[in-house]
Amino acid sequence: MEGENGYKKGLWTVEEDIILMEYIREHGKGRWNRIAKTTGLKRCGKSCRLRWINYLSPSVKRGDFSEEEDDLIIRLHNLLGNRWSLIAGRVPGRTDNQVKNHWNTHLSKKLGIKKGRSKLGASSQALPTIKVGESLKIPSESTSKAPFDSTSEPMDQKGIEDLSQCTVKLPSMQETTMSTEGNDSLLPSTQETMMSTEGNDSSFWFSTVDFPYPPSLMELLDECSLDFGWHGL
DNA sequence: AATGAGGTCAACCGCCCAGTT
DNA sequence: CAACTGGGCGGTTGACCTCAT
Repeated sequence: MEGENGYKKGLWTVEEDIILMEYIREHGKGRWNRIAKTTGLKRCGKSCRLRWINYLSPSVKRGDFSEEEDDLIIRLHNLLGNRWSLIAGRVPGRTDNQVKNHWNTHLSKKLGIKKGRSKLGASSQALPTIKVGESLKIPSESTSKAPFDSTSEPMDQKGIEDLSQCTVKLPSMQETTMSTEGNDSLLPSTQETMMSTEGNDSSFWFSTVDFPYPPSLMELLDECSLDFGWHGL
């Protein structure tokens, strides 16, 4: 069960979860590699981080994916390809791992998509034709390089930044202008907002309240009239 | 009841990147 | 500038579960 480096592998026990949660409650997130040293937990930093992000974090929503979430994921996957972290960042309460698993086990089947290795995922053959003020322009040199390739101009990020400038009127909500901070978190995700309270003892154990479903995302995709290729849909 | 197949999903792995020293 | 460290990502694995036989 223990690796060469003395770290344990495999499923986490309740005791390990408690140790990890106690550590995070006291010290906050980050410095994952210190957890093993300070708590004696026989888990590597990466494992701790993953366990927290994918399972223990109060912001993680459990249970089945709703139709709305499915639809959102399908749309985002069409736009972003297998950029699970980006997709998950826009599906409140869901982690990249959850989204990835759900796609691989349910949605790809549902859509009849064969598993591929491309980061473009389902949209690899026909890139989305974006009509948002020519925002999402595919680099001309991208013929041999995937346009989403991290080594090239992050076209998706640029595109999303442009997308994020869309001002959408939301039903029963105030007019919302999406903007970015210019960092990796392109849109302010609910998850991040919620996580921002972590480390504060008084608000640490907030419940996994129902997320105000972000109609902004669905509406955004609709409003911006993205001409997705719905392969086989 | 036993068991084999297939599905699900938590966790791991390897790679990459950014920040720090 | 190189080396090191922390953290993030996507792909893959394998333990566990369910169901049909």
